[in-house]
Amino acid sequence: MADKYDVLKLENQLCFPLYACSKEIVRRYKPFLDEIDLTYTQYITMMVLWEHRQMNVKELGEILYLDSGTLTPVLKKLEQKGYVNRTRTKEDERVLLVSVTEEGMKLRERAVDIPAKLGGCIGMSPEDAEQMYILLKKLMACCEESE
Amino acid sequence: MADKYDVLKLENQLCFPLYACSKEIVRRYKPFLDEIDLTYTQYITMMVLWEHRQMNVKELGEILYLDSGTLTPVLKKLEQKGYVNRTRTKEDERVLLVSVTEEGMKLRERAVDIPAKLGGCIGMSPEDAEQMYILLKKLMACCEESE
DNA sequence: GGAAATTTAATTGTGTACAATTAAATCACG
DNA sequence: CGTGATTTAATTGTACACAATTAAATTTCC
Repeated sequence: MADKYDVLKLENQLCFPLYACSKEIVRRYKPFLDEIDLTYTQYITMMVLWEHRQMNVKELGEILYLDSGTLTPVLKKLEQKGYVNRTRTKEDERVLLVSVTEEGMKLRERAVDIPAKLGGCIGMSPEDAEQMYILLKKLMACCEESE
Repeated sequence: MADKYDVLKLENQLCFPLYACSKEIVRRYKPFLDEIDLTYTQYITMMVLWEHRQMNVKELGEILYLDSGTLTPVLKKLEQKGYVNRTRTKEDERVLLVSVTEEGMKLRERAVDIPAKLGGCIGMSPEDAEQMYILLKKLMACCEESE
């Protein structure tokens, strides 16, 4: 029954479940992120900034796998909400330094229970989650090394 | 060294590698999809249509996890390229039936080697890919059952 | 020291995603 | 039979995502 077009079936692809799953999880975040008025992209950006306090756009992009075309509007929005400051460095005027404000650090307090809330509503076993994490890292490494 | 904010680190999230990996894989498709002038979304839509020949927007959306807000412009674009026809059904004028054209089926021939090309440039072991697939299905099921 | 190359972020343009609303068609049910 | 509820796709509005280009600052290298 197999024919040469079987490889083009959605069910035989790894990429599609990955793509669908990613969107689905982000969708699950929405109700909780709505409570603190952040989008998912704004949220992961704040996660990096909460941890590092200060970072330039290039570094942020490398960590988040996003380019300035995506980050510039996100960062302007976060600045507008009062969570970050955007300033050029003295040493190199090209570099834009993004730093968390007082207000931004307060937001962290309201975000700290989101991961648990999400864990509660997704409910994958810790073993499976661990396995998945390892495989995703592996796949990501595969992708990057063949660059 | 652990503090209560550790849960908010990017590295402790499952969702972020999922999100980043998904985007990275789609990015890897781009050069090959460019050759047949399809975007990734257009490609997965065509995959469903190649297999089923004909399908309405609602069914397509259920398979692809996309709503009409996303599908309508994608399908109009595919129609414009000559790969699909869009017609209302006689029995129920609300339902839009999307069917592949001759031209659309010809495109399948040009797409058939894309999965192999991608496999070549990503190079995850079949065992890992299989394991990943199982876990993604599981995670997707978790998401949906807690709906 | 200065022109060419490089780096950095912003801008532009196209294409998703998705929530919310709209509008038309169909269905349900009193 | 007819009206209110439901279903279906399209539309509207907001927010990514990313390739390609631009512009300014810095570095390289002669």
